Amino acid sequence: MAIRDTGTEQLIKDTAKRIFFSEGKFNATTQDIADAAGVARTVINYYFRSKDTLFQQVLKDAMDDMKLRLDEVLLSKLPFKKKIVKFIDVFSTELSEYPYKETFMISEINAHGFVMPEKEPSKALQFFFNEIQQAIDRGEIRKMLPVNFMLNLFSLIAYPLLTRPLFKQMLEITDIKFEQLMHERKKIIVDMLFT
Amino acid sequence: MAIRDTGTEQLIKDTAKRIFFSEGKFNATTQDIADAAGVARTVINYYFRSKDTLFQQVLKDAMDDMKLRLDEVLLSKLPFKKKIVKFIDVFSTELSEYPYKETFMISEINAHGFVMPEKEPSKALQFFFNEIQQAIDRGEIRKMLPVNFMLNLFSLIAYPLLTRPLFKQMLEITDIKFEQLMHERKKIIVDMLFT
DNA sequence: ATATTGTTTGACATTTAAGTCAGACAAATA
DNA sequence: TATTTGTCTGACTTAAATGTCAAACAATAT
Repeated sequence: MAIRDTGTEQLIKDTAKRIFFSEGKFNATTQDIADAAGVARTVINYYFRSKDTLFQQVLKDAMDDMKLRLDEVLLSKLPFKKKIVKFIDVFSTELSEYPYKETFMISEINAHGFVMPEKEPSKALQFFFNEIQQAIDRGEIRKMLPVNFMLNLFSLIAYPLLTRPLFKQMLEITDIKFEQLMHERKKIIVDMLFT
Repeated sequence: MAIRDTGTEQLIKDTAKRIFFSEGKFNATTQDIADAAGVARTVINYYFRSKDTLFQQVLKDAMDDMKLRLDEVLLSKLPFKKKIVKFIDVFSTELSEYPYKETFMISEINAHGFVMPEKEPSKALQFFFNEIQQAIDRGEIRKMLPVNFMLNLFSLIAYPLLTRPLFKQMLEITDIKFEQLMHERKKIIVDMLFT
């Protein structure tokens, strides 16, 4: 049963990713996804059996993707500060494209007790924590638990992108203005993280 | 038609708030809410006509609530740094109880183009931005757009609480350990925000 | 060319959630 | 006590989303 790659399966996954992770429409229906992909709704069942299976596949893909990209930075041989700058850049780009990925995962966890595939804390993360500790010992960054440094890093990058629709409304900000803010932030974040 | 206050209406609202904002179950059904509140599903229709009306009421209540609490801090006569410390405390408490409130609002915005009631940027916020600018001029905090200072403040407090389930899984952290992290953070956040 | 087989579709069935309504119940009032 | 009136419930209706299936379609192989 050699498969005949029409690209449809990937198209559906990409479309789902866009709707869930980029547009933040967490309860989009299979019809919504099919329409957006320009295919009949039932092809989703053909390729993925059920909506839930599609969910899980898309989620797994997205996680593997991100892990790959982040690990590449975290494990790179750059000096600590340069690595952080690079990380901010890569993570910002990632989040600009898929701002709601984490939120979606959290909503899945809360709704269905979804647990992540991999158990052991990733090697890359362990390695990164060590580097953070060393930077603390050198006095490059404030004294704190390495995990808190990581939380700061993630927070400063992710939160504004995550809450963009809210702030756009609250502050009546245009998209261009928002991009400017985000650009200014990159420098600020580095300044705040390092002493 | 004098109403006979049985507390049911408030009970339903409180339950909905808990399910949506505390437990992060964004697509809970009316049945879920009714069960959790220990009432028949149809009382929701009796008191709120439709599920959507309940949504909007709960959302409005929550927003008014938060605005009230935050404005009280922002408009208080405390010196800038003390005000920030107080803000961190109040906002942390608020978010510990309802970590998913903002996320829920954002998902509503993304799904149905929901727009917030009040148009003009709130007085309190304007006032706060002025204070931030003054603190910048005094050299208390780094030079940046006041809105970016606010984003930093919000990010550092909110993001960890928002993504708690993810980090708990990724890092295999217990609730107690997490609380400790959050406690350490309060000091760190102040340190990071001020030069 | 024709058969084979993977892919796609539309009609139908099933399931699940939201909303309606008549009547039961209980608290206030006459 | 009897009546009124607000509150609550369960059975029913309607609406919407998921899933199944037989048949049509199209690419590849014989």
